[in-house]
Amino acid sequence: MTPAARRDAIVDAALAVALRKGLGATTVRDVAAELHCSSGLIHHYFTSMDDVLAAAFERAAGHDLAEAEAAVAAEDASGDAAEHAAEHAAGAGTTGTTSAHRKLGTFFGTYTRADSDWAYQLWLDAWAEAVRRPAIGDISRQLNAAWQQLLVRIIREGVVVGTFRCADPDATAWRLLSLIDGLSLQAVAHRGLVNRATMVEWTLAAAEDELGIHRTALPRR
Amino acid sequence: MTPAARRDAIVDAALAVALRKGLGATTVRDVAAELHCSSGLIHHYFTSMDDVLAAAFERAAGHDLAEAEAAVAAEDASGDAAEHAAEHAAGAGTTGTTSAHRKLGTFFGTYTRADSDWAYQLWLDAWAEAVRRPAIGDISRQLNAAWQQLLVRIIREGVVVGTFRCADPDATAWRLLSLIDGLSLQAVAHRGLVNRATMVEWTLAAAEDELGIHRTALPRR
DNA sequence: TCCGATATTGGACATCTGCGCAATAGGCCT
DNA sequence: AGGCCTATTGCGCAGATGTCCAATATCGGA
Repeated sequence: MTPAARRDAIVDAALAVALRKGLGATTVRDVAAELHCSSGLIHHYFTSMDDVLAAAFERAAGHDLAEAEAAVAAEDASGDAAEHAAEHAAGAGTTGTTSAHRKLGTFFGTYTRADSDWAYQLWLDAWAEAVRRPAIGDISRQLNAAWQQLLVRIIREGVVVGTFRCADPDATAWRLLSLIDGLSLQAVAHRGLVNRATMVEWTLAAAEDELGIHRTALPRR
Repeated sequence: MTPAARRDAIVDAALAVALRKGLGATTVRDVAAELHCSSGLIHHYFTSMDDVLAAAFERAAGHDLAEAEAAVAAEDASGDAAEHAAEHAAGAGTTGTTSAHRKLGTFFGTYTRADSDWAYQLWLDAWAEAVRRPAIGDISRQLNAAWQQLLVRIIREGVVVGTFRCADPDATAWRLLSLIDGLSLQAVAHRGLVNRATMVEWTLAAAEDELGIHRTALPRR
């Protein structure tokens, strides 16, 4: 097994354990057992356990982000030329489902995918540790900003095409993401205080209000 | 030293350590050292370490909640009878600043008081630890629900008087609190990504939209 | 003054943690 | 085949953690 592949395998194993037990509760021996290897091997590729955990968190969160970016980009390919023409012709005030609508729906679909409870727990751990562990804090900050920028791009596109109305996409993006984060937080930390389905519905409604489109304009699944 | 005082002293010491090292990283020996006593003494007053941490978190967060409830209740006393009569006479659609407006302003004022960074950091720790430590999870859930209920009461009062328009106060309260939590999270965990002043402004604006009152209707400080 | 209750001590215990090290295995180049 | 580099092993060490317990200190009331 090549060194690079081995490193990847270790990070994969660490991630698998972290998703099951939480980032802070993942130990060297856990990862070794998951990989069916000795604990010494992990230290042969990583100088410290913190490095392993940071890499695992980065992979998990980075993977979700890349997935979301790919899914949103895929909407461009799926939209046929005729529809694009229609969007431009209709101009501002159009009420039909456009590429921007679908992109936004896709975005929220992947962002609120935290049904796999521990995936969001990973973020909770990261946020709590951000101040005390610079390595985690940097990754967390960077990824959070990237998610926000992705949302900003979608909003801007909708505004340019004329289907969205939004004075400050940057601010709107922060508000929407914060709303989701706050709601998810309740759903994950206090199981059952807030229903997950209504959580998604509230988010979509908030987005529709922020972007000046009518309620139920965004695609529900 | 009387048993009650000792318990208090232990909780105080635990809180002091937790603010410095984080709730999850606070150990029995840390607390004992802070108190200049033996580790056994802590277990003489608390059955488990989780109970100590839960009590410490409850003291910090519970204090803020009680303060908010008192501040909101104080608005009733400060409001003179003449104003109350005016509110009733004006009925629905009134645009003046009423008791409900001021209560809401007070509520947000105390809830977003998290400038004292550590207070909110404690919440982050609690949310992250909620799943692993049942005692902390229970307290956190209970306090969060209490904050939400306080906000619900304020909204309901405003609706009854006719100054607020809100179809579902329970849902509105969850949305507003989640927005604040999500924004505060960014402010505390990723220092500087979101400005705190604009954060408060966004929250007030969201509340005004949710309650069907015009922008800048709520008191700014 | 003595006694009993209890506050308080200090350390033992079992378990877990990250980490390092000497020994082994395995494969690639000469 | 031989030799060498390195991946891999398995164990041991030192420290930390929660919990418990027997021994001691302290103090109030009879």
